Parts: sequence; structure tokens; C-alpha cells
Amino acid sequence: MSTIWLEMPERRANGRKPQRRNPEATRQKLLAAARHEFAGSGLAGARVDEIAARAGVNKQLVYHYFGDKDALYLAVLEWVYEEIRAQERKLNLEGLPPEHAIKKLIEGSFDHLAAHPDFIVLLNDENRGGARHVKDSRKLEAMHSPLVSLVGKILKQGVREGVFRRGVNPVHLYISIAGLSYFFFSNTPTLSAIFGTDLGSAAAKRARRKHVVDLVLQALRP
Amino acid sequence: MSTIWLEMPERRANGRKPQRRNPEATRQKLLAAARHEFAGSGLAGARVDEIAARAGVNKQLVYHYFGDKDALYLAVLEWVYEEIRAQERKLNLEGLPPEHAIKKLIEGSFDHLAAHPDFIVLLNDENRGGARHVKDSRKLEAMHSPLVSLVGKILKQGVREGVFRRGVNPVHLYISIAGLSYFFFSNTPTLSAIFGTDLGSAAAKRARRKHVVDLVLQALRP
Amino acid sequence: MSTIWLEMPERRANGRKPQRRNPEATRQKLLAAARHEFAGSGLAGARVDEIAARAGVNKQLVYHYFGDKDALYLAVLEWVYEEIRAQERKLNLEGLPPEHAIKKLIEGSFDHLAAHPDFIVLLNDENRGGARHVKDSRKLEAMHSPLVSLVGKILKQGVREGVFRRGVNPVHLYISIAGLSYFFFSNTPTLSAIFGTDLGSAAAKRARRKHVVDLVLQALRP
Amino acid sequence: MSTIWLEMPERRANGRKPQRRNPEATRQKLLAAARHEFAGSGLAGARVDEIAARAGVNKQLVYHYFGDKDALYLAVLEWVYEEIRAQERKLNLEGLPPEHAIKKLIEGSFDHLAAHPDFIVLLNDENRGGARHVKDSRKLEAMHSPLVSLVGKILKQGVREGVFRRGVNPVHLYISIAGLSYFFFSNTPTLSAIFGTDLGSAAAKRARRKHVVDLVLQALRP
DNA sequence: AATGAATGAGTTTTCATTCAT
DNA sequence: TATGAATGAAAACTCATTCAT
Repeated sequence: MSTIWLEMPERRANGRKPQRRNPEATRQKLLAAARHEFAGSGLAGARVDEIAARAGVNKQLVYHYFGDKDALYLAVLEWVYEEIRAQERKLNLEGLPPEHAIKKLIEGSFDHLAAHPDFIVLLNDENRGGARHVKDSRKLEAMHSPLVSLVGKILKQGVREGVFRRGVNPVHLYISIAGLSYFFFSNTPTLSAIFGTDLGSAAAKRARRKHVVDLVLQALRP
Repeated sequence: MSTIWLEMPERRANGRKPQRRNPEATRQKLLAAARHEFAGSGLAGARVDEIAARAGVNKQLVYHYFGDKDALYLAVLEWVYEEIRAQERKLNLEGLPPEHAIKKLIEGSFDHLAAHPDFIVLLNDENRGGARHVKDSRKLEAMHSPLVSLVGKILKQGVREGVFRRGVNPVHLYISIAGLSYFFFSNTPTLSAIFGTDLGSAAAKRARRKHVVDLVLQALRP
Repeated sequence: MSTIWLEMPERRANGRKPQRRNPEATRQKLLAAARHEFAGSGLAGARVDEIAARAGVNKQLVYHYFGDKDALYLAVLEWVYEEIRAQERKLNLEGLPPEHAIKKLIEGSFDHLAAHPDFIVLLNDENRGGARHVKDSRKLEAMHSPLVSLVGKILKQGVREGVFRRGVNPVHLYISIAGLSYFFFSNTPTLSAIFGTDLGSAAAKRARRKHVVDLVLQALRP
Repeated sequence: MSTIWLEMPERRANGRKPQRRNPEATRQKLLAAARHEFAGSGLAGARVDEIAARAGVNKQLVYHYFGDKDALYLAVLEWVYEEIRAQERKLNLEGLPPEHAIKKLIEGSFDHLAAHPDFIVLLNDENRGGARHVKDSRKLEAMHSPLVSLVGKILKQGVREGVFRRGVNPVHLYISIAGLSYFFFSNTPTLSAIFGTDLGSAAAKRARRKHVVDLVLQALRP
């Protein structure tokens, strides 16, 4: 504090803008804002302006940190895929009794979608576009799920233990487990409108969860 | 000259362009172009210019016939929903043995999505937007599927005949049947990318179809 | 006037905006505005907004009529080249005594640049860019100057008549004639600054014109 | 260690990046990059980002060393003008026989443009803008060419010796000498496109050089 | 019914420049 | 001296929609 210059850091410490010059925080805020916006409006419908405004930063930083709108979209996809993988890792299915493992897998899958409804809607545009972002992503390439092979192991063990029937394709079982929950969440609005009931209610979700677990486990009986 | 429709080609004969003064044909061409464009680019991504160009008519006619882009989108939705209903009517499930009826329902559902992959992608934006178009549609209100109650009847009969177990919710079974096919088709690109296989191949579709029928029928066993 | 509807065309006749729905006039206004703006600011420096504003029409019409900024620039280039060719056609050099023909050619060239100083500055960016617009232009391809071969003829005739020396390359003579005027006009500002005189004055131009005619004719003496 | 310049590499040795803390080198690299970029894209078209990237230094240093983009452009102008003057000084025309002096002047002028084609294109924007940078420059004010007065002396001497005709304005002769080469180089792309020949070839340049020398010397004959 | 001109409000992206360290 | 973050003001170009015929 001996010179007037050394005071500056102090003044800055309680400066006007809190997040100033914090690249990682800025990047993260942009990513969160983008996730919200892309989920709410889709890739084409999302507005870069809106993303920057929601993140509270200058629009140019989108380009500074991510390159362009598409790259930002990919970064969001990578984020949500990483969340899925993290959830899968936390399941710790290995070593569980086969029926228990499958039940946990279904419930985990259902609960993840319930907790992250934006995952579904973020994937919509990606699927419409032929997964062009996902295909180009190095990160996603390295993030392939170990779950399919694990499902295969569980099935085999169940067959060995006589609790599962044989002949079930693990890839398609995995897709079925995902689809039974996914479709319910992805199409809640139109299904509700068509059926005239509110499938978005907590009760409806509970019922669905039970149904899905039930359906799959019954289907695996020998 | 026996019908009013046959006059139209004559009137057209003195017009400069072939489709001139053929309102119904123009409307239909716009609708088909819109379906293609909305399916390919989504609601936000679709371009009115492109739709008109693809239909080969003036852009203004979109507004003349449909009002605005949203109303055109709704008209497309009504069209594809009507196709689904028509397909369902053609199934003629009543009177069939329960297992056969369910099998036919699953296969019909799968085959319809396989034949009309755009249905899925057309619904994406509608679900993201909370089904606001569907909710406002008089036509769709009158188009509610009779299939859910039919599924209920089939289930009951199956239980009565001892071929199905009891306790299966017909609404959720219907959703499951739809979802098991829907998710496969809707997410083919990302699933293929993630699994590193081509789920869009004819072989993959055949395998999926078999798996879905199998899964549901096994799950319904008593 | 029997119905209220028939009054409308009258009201429109003295309507608010004079040039409404006059495509050719709109195109022309845009072209004139573009010429002004490109000359004043260059290709990169010109602003499409400014061009539209100067033309008094909506910016979108630039894209409607010309496609993009580059195409508009090319249209301007084609316009000024056509002016040059028109000027050349008006010279009617054929049949004149050789010395007279050359004098007229030099003066015509000089006067055209004096009257259309923007021609020079419009060509700057084109030359910097390797003439990419000119090369792609069908119109300009069909607009090649007949003057070079005419200069060749004049030179030959002058040699035959004993008024010109032999050995002068007609292409380079043509370039020299153009360059002696062109450089004077193109670099007036920097030359004036460097020499500390105003080469833009009427007197300076007169002196230059005389000098150029003189220089070339003296150089051609046998 | 005998000169101050030799210390620089040492200081660089403990820096993370090679050119660190070498102000003069940084300045020079920026200047060279700017010259390249301004020549290639013009004043309006040049990008500060690109200049910094090409120089391999931080963009901010442009502002640190030069103030702003315009000042950097002026610095480049001053550089190329200084080159011209240096070339002129090296000619050592004084004392030569008049015809030889003029020939050397023309060839020097031609060769300089051939060797530094960017000079022309750098001046374009300056002339379009009314030479505003040149006018404001102290350095350029002090750099006025001694050549015009020298040309005057040579002309006078040539007249005295009976090898040149009288009545030739030295300023305009200087402009002509410059213009005959300048226009050829500045408009090579459009002239080539219009004439359908490649004026950029070595052969074309040789022919042009000869033509220009010839034209001027012939024009000066008594 | 049908067309093409015309509009105004956006939309992504760029850019010169400044700030903070 | 040097860096990368950050900014605000534009830039070219687009788009849904309306007008005039």
C-alpha cells in the first residue's frame, strides 16, 4: 500500500461488475444460458442475443469462446451427454442381482429424464439434422456408454441364474428401456392434449415409472 | 361435364401457367411442401419462401390460404394426425384374438412410423411448445383416437381368456407400444452415432420390429 | 364512381409514395446509389444500408434485385464499362487522318475520365481483387473494346503516310494513352499533397490535357 | 556486445515467447503485417485482428504502438514513400547526360513499381480519401521528392545541349513517367481480362518497360 | 386466384477498440 | 511490454408478412 498504484487492486476487488475477467465463469454462464435457450427454442429458434443477455455478457463472447452458434450447441450437447454418463457411472450395477440391476437401470434412466427434461428436447434438432454435431465431436466419441455391454452381461447372468429368458438383444433392450421413458417425457404435451389428461402431473409420472419397470421385468421373465 | 370438377382443366387451358386457378391443387401443393419443409427444418427453421418455392406458387398464397406460418404448421399437423387415425381405423382389431390384436397394433404402429418418418419430427416442435397448436385445433379435438379404449377392451378380453396378466394400464400400454417404436425412429441418428452402428438399415429395422412385438407380448403373459 | 370501391384507384393515383411498384426505377435508383457509394468508399467500405437509404428504398431490395453486395458491385462495373464503350463508339475515328484520330482518342479518353472520375476509383478494388468480378461477367466479355485493333490500324496508316514512326506496339500505346490520363486523375490528391500544388484545378487539368496530347503525338513522330 | 542492438537476443532468452520485450522488432513486425494486409484488402477491408495475427503479436499492441488503424495505415504509407525516396536518391542522376538521366529515371521508376507492387494499391485508398493521411503527416511533408526540380534541371540541360525539345513541363513529365508505369501495374488484372492477355507475365513487363522508355525519349526529341 | 414488389424488424456474425492483469 | 477478456456498434444478409396490381 505504499504507492497509489497498489491501491488499484483493492478498488477493483469490490469493483462494479462482479464476474469481470473471469473466463471460466463467463464460459459457464454462456453454456448454461445456451442450454436453457436451445432447450426452449431449438437450434434454429434459439437466439444468440438472448443467450448472451441471459448470461449477462456481451454477445461477442459467444463467438470468442465457442466460435459460432453451432459450436455452442455442440458444447451443450456434450454437457448433457456427460451428465448422462455421470449418472450411469453412479448406478454401480455390477455385482447386483440381475433383476435388481435392470430395475435400477430403468429407474435411473427414468429419473434422469424426469430431472433433466431438457435433454430430450436438446436432442430433437440433433436427430433431425442427422446427428451432424455429435458425429463431429471428439469428446462424444470418447464418451460412449459402457451400459450396452453391461446390459449384455446382466442379461447373460440372468439367463444363467434362470431368472431371465434367453434371446433378448441387449442393444434393443437398452433402446427399449430408454424409449419407454423418453417417449413419455418427450411427448407429454401432445399425448396429454390428445388423451385429455395431464400426463405431466406427479401422479402420472409415478404411474409411468411403475409401468415401465413392470413392463420390462415381466417381459424378461423366462 | 357431368361434375363440377371436370370443368377445371378447361378453365386452366386458357391460363398462362398450368396450375392457375386451381385453388384446391394449390392448397394441396403448399401443404405438401410445408410438410416437407417443417419436417426437414422444424417450425422455427422452416422458411416460408422455401415452402412456396417448393410448391411452385407465389409466397403470398401461403397467407391467402392458411393465414400465417403457424396456421400452416397446424394444417400439417392435422394432416399427419389424420393419417395416423386412418391407419388405426384400417387395423380392424375388434373381434380378433387378443394376442393377435396386440401384435397387429404394434406392427401397425411400427410400420406407420417407418413409412412416415416425418411424423415424429413434425411433433418435436409441437411438444417443445407445449402442444399449443394441437390444443387450439378444433379438428384434432374431433380426432381423438379410439385406440386407447380399444386397447382397454383387448386387455380385458385377454385377461378373461387367460392369455394376458391383469393389472396392465391401457393408457400406459398404448404409450409404451408407441414409444418403443417412436424412440427408435426419432433417435436413430444419435443412437447410431453413439453405438457406432447403423440403426437406419433395413436389417436393423427388422430386428427392432421383432424385438418390440416380442417385448410387449412377453410382458403381457400371465 | 358508382361504388365506394372504385374511388380507391384515384386515391392511389396521387398516393403517398411516388415510385411505388416501379421495379425498373427501383433497380436504377439502387444502381445509381451503389455507384456513388462504391466510388466514395470502395467495395469493402461501402455500406449496403447507405446504398439503400440513398436510393430511398428498402435494403432488402438490394438482395431482391442484385443478389448480394458483390453482384451489385459488378452491376456498377458493367455500367461504367458500358459508358466507356459508348464514349468510344461515339468517337468515330475511322477515316480520320491518323494524327487527328490519335488526338481525338487521347482527348476523348481524358475527357471521359474528367467527366466520370468515379470510374477510376471503382476499378481500384477490382484490380486489387484480381479482377474477379470482371472475369466472371458475361456482359463484360461481350463488351471488349474494338479500340486496340483500331489503334493498330491508325498506326499502320500513319506509318504508311509517313507521319508516324514505325515500331510502336498498339496495345502498349493504348495503355499509355489511358495511363497518362488515368494516373493524373487517380492520384490527384496524393500528387497534389506531395507537390504542394492543386492538380484538381481547372487550369491544371487543361495543362495536363495539353501535355498528354503533346507527349504522345511528339513520340509518334517519325 | 559492442552495440545496443546485440543485447536484444539476450533479453529474449529468458522470455517465454521468442519476441518478448523487443519493442522495435514488434513494431516492425506489425508494420510489415499491416503493409501486407492493407495492400491486400485496402484500408476499409483490412482487419486489425488479421494484422496482429500475421505479426504474431497481441492485437492490443497495434493500439499501443500506433494509436489506431488509421495511424497504422499512415505509418505504412510513410514507409513506402520513404522507400520511393530512397530509390530516387540512389539514382544519382546529377551529372549524367540528359538522355541517360531520363532513361535511368524511367527505368528506376518502372523497376521500383515492379519490385513493390503493393505501393500502388496502398495509395488507392489514400487517393480515394483525398489524401487525408498524407496531408496530416509531418514525416511526409519533410519527404518531398527532389526529383521534380531535378527533372526540370535535366530538361533544361537537354534543351541547352540540343537533345531535347523545349516546352515540356517538368511536373507533367514527372507525372507522365510515373503514370506510364503506374497504370500498367495498377490495372494489370482488368486490362488482362479485357484484352484477353496476361499482362502480368515477365515478357509483358519487359515489353512495357521498353515501350515506356521509348515513348518518353522519342517524345523529348527536338 | 395469383403475382412480384416492397417492408421493417430481426439474425448471425464481425470489428475496431478498451479494460484488467 | 504484452496478453486475453470484454465491449458496443455496426455489418451483411434474412425473414415473415403486407401491398399493389
